Amino acid sequence: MKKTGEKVSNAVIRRLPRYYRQLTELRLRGVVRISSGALAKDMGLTASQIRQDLFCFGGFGQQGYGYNVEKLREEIGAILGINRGNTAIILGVGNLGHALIQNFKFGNNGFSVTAAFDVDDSLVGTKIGAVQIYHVDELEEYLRTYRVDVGVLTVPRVFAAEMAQKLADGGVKGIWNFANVELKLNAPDVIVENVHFSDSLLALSYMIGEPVYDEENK
Amino acid sequence: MKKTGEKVSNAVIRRLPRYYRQLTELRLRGVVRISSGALAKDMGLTASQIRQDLFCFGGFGQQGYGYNVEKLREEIGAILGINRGNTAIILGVGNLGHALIQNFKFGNNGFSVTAAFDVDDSLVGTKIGAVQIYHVDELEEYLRTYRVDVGVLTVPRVFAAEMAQKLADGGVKGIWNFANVELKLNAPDVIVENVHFSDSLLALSYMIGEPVYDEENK
DNA sequence: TTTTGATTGTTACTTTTTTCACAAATTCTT
DNA sequence: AAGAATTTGTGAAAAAAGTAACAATCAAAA
Repeated sequence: MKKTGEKVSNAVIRRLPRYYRQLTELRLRGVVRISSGALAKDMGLTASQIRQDLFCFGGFGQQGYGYNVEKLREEIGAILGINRGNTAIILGVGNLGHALIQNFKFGNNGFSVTAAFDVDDSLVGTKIGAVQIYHVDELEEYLRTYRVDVGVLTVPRVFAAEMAQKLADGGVKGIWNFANVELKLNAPDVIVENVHFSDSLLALSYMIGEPVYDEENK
Repeated sequence: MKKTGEKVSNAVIRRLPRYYRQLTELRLRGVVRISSGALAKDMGLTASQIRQDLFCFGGFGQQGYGYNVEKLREEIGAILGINRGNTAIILGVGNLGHALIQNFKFGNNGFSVTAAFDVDDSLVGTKIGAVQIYHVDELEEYLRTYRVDVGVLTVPRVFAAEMAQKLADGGVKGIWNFANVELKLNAPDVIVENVHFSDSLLALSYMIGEPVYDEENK
């Protein structure tokens, strides 16, 4: 449908990380090559869709052979920006912020966490792993000094809008928003990616209430 | 396009929780009525889309007036299953499981958490808030004894598949999956709702890498 | 009470997304 | 080495989702 240059649809973008994840899994299992059909079966998609998706970025496969797992994984990783050396900072070292710093593998996704911020004086000055915790008052100065690609918003919802605007003003490219708030930023080119637990659980609530719900339809 | 009985598309289902959230917000601000146009503007959608979405479930508005915020919120809440008295149990009381029990407002989404399970003997027998922690060995017995609608999967990825199958065998209707694994269950009518942090962050990574990315297109 | 203005419910249309189909290319088998 | 079996890349068709348009209806104003 389209080659390089044309805009890639959101639906495709959302599938790319899944491909990457599946290919990582396959590589781990020592699988060297895979066909669109086999991959489709693994992931509950159609072969056609996978080929069409990959076609957006050019041909990575070989007719009669399929796709080389390692190579395709590399390609998709590059498309996703894994090798771009992205940096992230955490805003709000509460339960969730703490859990993310400690357990989430930012590195696997091409990000390094360079700092965290909170208002709690008992946290400020301490470290979680290698991540230094600063006071939120130091945020603006930090953003002037270092390049930060993504701000991770794990503050209570009342502070979300204010913090988000500070991140945007400070020049971040994206905000990973865990605060259950619809952010309306005054910054058109900052991308907001929402992780709304509530929305997810409510969607599940709806689906388990339906007498028959085709689970492939997701 | 369709009335009661016909299947509601996934796209619509994903918007319902957002409507519910926005209406809750509006109610909090004391707004009594709202038009599809105003709601659309608030949410970055089109009025047409909102009316079309609501039309799936029947007419909740009034011509020349708009929608009553309180009533529409109630209706959507009911559609989502907020009043169904859903129960959930937590599998895995690590950092994330702990954070969810302690901070996530299950009640606001119509769920009550009735138990948590872990393998760590230092946790078993203790409580987080009102939630009792049991040993995972007791899971099957628990599922035989109590009705559990949703299992929340916050175990390490290696245990995810096994635990998910136990939940499914135990008769849960849905699994809220935080383990970064594609679950392939042997249970066609169990709904799996994935919360893949990695996928979300990688999608953001892609989008901040694109020179121009229309952020409305989400 | 009548008129004007606003806004929904609903059908029709447009755009986007997914699926289908098949030639071209490659591997595998004999 | 030749033929059979795969499997991709890619354009076209089908399906789904989103947008537009407008008659019907109600509220508010005159």
